Amino acid sequence: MGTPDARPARLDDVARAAGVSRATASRVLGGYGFASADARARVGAAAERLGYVPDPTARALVRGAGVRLVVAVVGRDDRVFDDPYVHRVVSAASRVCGPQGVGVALEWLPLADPSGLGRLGADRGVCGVILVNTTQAALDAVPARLRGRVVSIGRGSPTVPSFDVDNAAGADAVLRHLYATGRRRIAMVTGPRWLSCAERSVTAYRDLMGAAGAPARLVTGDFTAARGGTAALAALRRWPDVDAIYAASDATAFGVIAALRAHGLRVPHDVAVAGFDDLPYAAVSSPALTTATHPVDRIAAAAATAVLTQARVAPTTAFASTLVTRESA
Amino acid sequence: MGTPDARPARLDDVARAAGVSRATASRVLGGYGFASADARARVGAAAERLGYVPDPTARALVRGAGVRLVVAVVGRDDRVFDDPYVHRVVSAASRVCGPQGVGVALEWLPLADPSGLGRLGADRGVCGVILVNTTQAALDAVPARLRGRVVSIGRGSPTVPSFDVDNAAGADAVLRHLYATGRRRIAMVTGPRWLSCAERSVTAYRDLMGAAGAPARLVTGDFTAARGGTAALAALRRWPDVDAIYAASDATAFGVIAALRAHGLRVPHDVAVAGFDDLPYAAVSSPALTTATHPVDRIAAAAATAVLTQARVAPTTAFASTLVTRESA
DNA sequence: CGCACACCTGAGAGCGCTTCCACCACAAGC
DNA sequence: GCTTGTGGTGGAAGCGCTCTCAGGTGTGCG
Repeated sequence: MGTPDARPARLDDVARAAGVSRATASRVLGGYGFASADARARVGAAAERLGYVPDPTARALVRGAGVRLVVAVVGRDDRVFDDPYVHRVVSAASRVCGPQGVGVALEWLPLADPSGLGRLGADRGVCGVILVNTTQAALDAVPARLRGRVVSIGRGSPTVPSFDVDNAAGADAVLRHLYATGRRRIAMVTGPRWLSCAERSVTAYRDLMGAAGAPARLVTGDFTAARGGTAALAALRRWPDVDAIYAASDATAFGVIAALRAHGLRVPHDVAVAGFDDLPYAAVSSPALTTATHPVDRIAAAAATAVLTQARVAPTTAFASTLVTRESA
Repeated sequence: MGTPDARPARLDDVARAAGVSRATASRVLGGYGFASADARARVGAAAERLGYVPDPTARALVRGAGVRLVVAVVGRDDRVFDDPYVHRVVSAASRVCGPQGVGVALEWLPLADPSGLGRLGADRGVCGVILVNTTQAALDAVPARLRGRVVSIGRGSPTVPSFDVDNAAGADAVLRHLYATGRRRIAMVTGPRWLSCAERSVTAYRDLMGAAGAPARLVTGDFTAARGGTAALAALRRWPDVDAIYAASDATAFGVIAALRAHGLRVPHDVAVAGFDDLPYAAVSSPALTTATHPVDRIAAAAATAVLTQARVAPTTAFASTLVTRESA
């Protein structure tokens, strides 16, 4: 701060100032092996005084660790970079990686050919991967070197632990709410059909509609607002009497609402709309969106921690989703 | 992909396969110094065949470069991590950093004490910093080692080049539109008053109101939706006859619209609302938001490129802002 | 023919750190 | 006495790369 700080302190400087060898200083600072109380105190004081910060690059090099955590998102095009859901994953990951001196990189894996993961395997800068919206093909493309350093938010595999929200329960809660408020002709705008998490919501929807003796009114979406709008219009054309639309993501729901309004329909008076994700905007949109929580922040933090600590984690970790009732349904 | 890939190829492997020394291989791959056409071809082929990816860690170590670009956001609390504006900066930076093997880290600099930048100066892992929403105090805290590796999106300084949107022009365009559509009692919800970019919008607002002989109706906001809501209510209380509210950010505008609706007012019928930023949601919100563009993506990409290439850049680069007319005003 | 000057190459010295290994002092046990 | 430990320490070998430096081979020119 005030100090000119011409050259940042190195381990040598600390060791010399403390009157010990580099090896001892490294042991003290790294917290492994033996060290006398005296040495510990002297090294600690010297490091403090010199404002020593270990060089994460050198440390990573010798440890063969890598210094970059990749958030790899499978999708049709690189607009995945703009997905608010992905943003939340990235910022949560940054929160846990920052203090460890690990940077985060955002990578797009084309849906048609997710083999880019193989390339990441050759990049020694990569210390781990968090897969988002992954497919079986992407899971299969995980290179050997990265085994145990890849986790998935969503679908998992025997070698890739999964951290996921309980889609079925969330969808169920939303649909029951719709039903409880008198809606009977409920259509659903799904997520991309290649996503297992999207399919789980669909299954929950089918089950509930089936139990109520109602037909399934399904339109395929892709989690984006734009597609949500066209899907809503398609639904209206096929089933003019729908009184509720369940969107598989909040972004989709926003598109649905905009389309409904453009069509002269009032939300929730004529058609109720509910989403899934509980994005920050859901609370301030007009009307405020009824949705189910998706604790991506906690999920991503857990995923990043698992990768960084290399701790053994359960093959599947589920996070609860709860209903948030607002104005739109 | 298919190959077992037990051990990623090193430079040694490439050199040996090509029948040259490590030095020559490095020169060819690095593209500096002399190399015969023959050597170039052999090394290139060997690297290709072995799937060689240089270790960014080792490269950074020897170059003393660092392998992490920090997006440092000044703010009151660490909710800056959730700011959609910051997200756009991060993803745009990731886009240019990824291919260079550089990771992105998100850092929060407390408004009250932005000296954390000093600590970053000691961290040799950091190859550069993009400051967001910065203050003079933060600018002053830039450590010597980072000089020339720090750029700012917003306010700059003699040692920190600035990449910024033309706030004044954007604000002016929005306000003129409001005026042109018959609004005369226009209130403004500002950004945080400590931000120079926020102040520039305020100046543009004052100028235009002054020229029209209208009083300035200012309420302080902080770019968040929540604060936008309370600010709108405060404005309504002080000037019950306002017929338009100009919000200094889209997020603020969303809060304003929600509050207005809760208050029984119709947008834009009773009160027109316009924002600034043109977030993705602005197009799908209800009503769709009239706003001015803020090309953060291009700005952040330019900033990241400047840091990475270490090219000399102009002290100030301005990006144009244009009006986007939708439903809310 | 000799000398300068190109172009090209490989040996090797690190970048800053971790960690293996040898070593030392001392205490306890046969 | 000698061994066997046990807590503590420093020397030194690398991690994979870049880049300087000392050559080596050719070409042009006096």
